[in-house]
Formats: sequence, structure tokens, C-alpha cells
Amino acid sequence: MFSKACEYGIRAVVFIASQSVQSRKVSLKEVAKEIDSPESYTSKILQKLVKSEVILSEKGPTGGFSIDYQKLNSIKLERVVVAIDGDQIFKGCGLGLKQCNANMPCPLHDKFKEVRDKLQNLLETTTVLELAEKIEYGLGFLKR
Amino acid sequence: MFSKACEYGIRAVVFIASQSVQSRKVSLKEVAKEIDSPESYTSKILQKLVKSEVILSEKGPTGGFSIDYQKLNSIKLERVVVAIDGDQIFKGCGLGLKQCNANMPCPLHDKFKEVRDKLQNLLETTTVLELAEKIEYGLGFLKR
DNA sequence: TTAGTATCGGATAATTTTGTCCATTATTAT
DNA sequence: ATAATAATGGACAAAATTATCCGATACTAA
Repeated sequence: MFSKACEYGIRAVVFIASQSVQSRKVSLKEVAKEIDSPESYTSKILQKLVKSEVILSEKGPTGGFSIDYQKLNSIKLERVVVAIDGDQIFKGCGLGLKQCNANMPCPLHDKFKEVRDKLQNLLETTTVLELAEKIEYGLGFLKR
Repeated sequence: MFSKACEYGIRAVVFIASQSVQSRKVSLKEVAKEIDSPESYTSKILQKLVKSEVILSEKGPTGGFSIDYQKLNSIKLERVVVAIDGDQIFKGCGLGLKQCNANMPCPLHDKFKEVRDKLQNLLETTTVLELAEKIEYGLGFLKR
């Protein structure tokens, strides 16, 4: 469904958010440990998220990754996914046709659109904060 | 969503079905042309589908690929997808956790499960024949 | 029996994704 | 200023996916 990079990305952002709620910055090392991901690869993914302004980063000691407290409850999962995987997953044709729409549909178009739309809706209505809170309350986990 | 191989696979099966309805066998060349896919790669995918008994193949002149007329209306899309991509796409965790279930869920578990289930339902209730008929009647297309 | 046709299977190559390593830059505390 | 810390950026490597090629095999028709 999502690429591995995207899976790591979401998990990382949720963890960072769960710590930002408590005004804590986290290092790359912590992130990789908490979400059980390869450190260097995770670094690349976080850089992408920094560039697309989903997360903040500060260098030097006391530095680390965080999410702007103001933005915390407005960041939707959709932004994370699009930053890493693009929007093909919830916009593209299920059978890989470049041109597939109501006028010129693939045979799966109508049914598949329902799934896509449901996914898109999930991504556009789910906030990172909401997921982070599950982590805080021990109602959700980011590894295993 | 689906791998490229799986996209080609579905398109190929739907085309083969649309011809089997008319008792026509089709060659690899025809398939690749009709679904606009690389011929040799498509060959590998068709071999997988033969081994998993989704389609039939006959060698020699007058040979080609086809689908058993008896089975035509009972073959679900799910079989094609599982034969090529496995079931991770509608069974696996959205965030890539190996262990993710109601007891030990990822923070996206509940919401994501709805999407997965919808996809699984789509794949389990949609028949290849149903899609093939759209092609026959010009209500669906397999390239562009 | 032979020529022709079409799938099968194995080897190999190209591309993309995933993952690693290291020097550089920025920042902080001493 | 200096040393320590943490992200950054670039090059590189491994693995998986996508794609190609070709000889072998099976079958048909004449």
C-alpha cells in the first residue's frame, strides 16, 4: 500500500508529535529506536519531511526534530503521505492506466474509486495529533 | 497500491477473459499489445497465473492463453491479486508492523482496517467475467 | 517427418527502492 | 576559542522490482 519509506515516515512523524505535545525535541537516534527503523535511511525520510515543512529540525546539541505546537492539531496524515509517496496512491488508476476517468475508465474504475476515496478521506481527516495521542495513552504502538 | 506486475496481471486476465467468452485463445503477443505492456515481462506474469491455475495455456500453433469457460464466472479478482502480490495489501498493517491487531494495534489500525476491508471486499466480490464484459461492451478500457 | 508456431524456463540487465557511510555544517556549552 | 553534539548532503551499496533475451520444449498442420 504505502512504500516502506512512507511507513517509516508516518511512524516517525507520529512519534515526533507525541513528544512535541510534551515540548520535547527528539534526535534521529531516538526516532529510529522508537519506530524500529534503519537510522540512516530514516534520516533521509526526515529530511524530506523537513523540506516539505511537516516537521522542524534544529542542529547542534539540544537540537533535534519537532513539530510546531501551533500546527500540531491541523496537520493531516495526507501531508505526510504526499510528501513521501505523492498522491498516486489515492488519485491514480488501480490498473495503472495514465488516463482513467469516468469518460475513459478502466473496468475497475467505479469500484476502485470507492476504495481510493475512502483512503483519501481517511488521510485528509486523520490528524497526526490524534494518532500521537494514542501513543501517549498506550492505545497504539509504533513497533513490532 | 498494486505492483506493476499485478496491474499488468489484472489487465491481462481481463483481456483473456473477454476473449474466452467468445471461445478465443490469445497469444502472448496479443495480450501485450492489447494491454500495452512489455511482452517478455508479461510472459513471466502469465506463467505465474498459469501455475496458480487462474488461466490455462496451450503450446504450439493454435495454442495460447485462455480461461476455462466453466470457471469464468466464478473467478474473483482476489485470486489474481493474491497470485501475484500476495495478500499483504488487504491483510497487512498500514504502517508496516508485523504484529498489528486489535490487541496490539498501530495508531492507524481501526481506520485503516476499514479501507483494507473495503478493498478486500471489492477483490472478493468482483469477478473477472464482470470486468471482461465491460471491455466487450466498450464500457471499459485496458490501455492509455 | 519436418517446418512453423507458441509457451516455458533460466540467465542476465536496467531501474527503483531501500539502506549505509562519512565528511560537512550549524549550534551549544564550557 | 574549543570541544561536543546533532542534523545535512553526497556518494555509494544492497536488494527488490521491472524488463529483456534466448535456447528448450511442446504442439500442430501439412
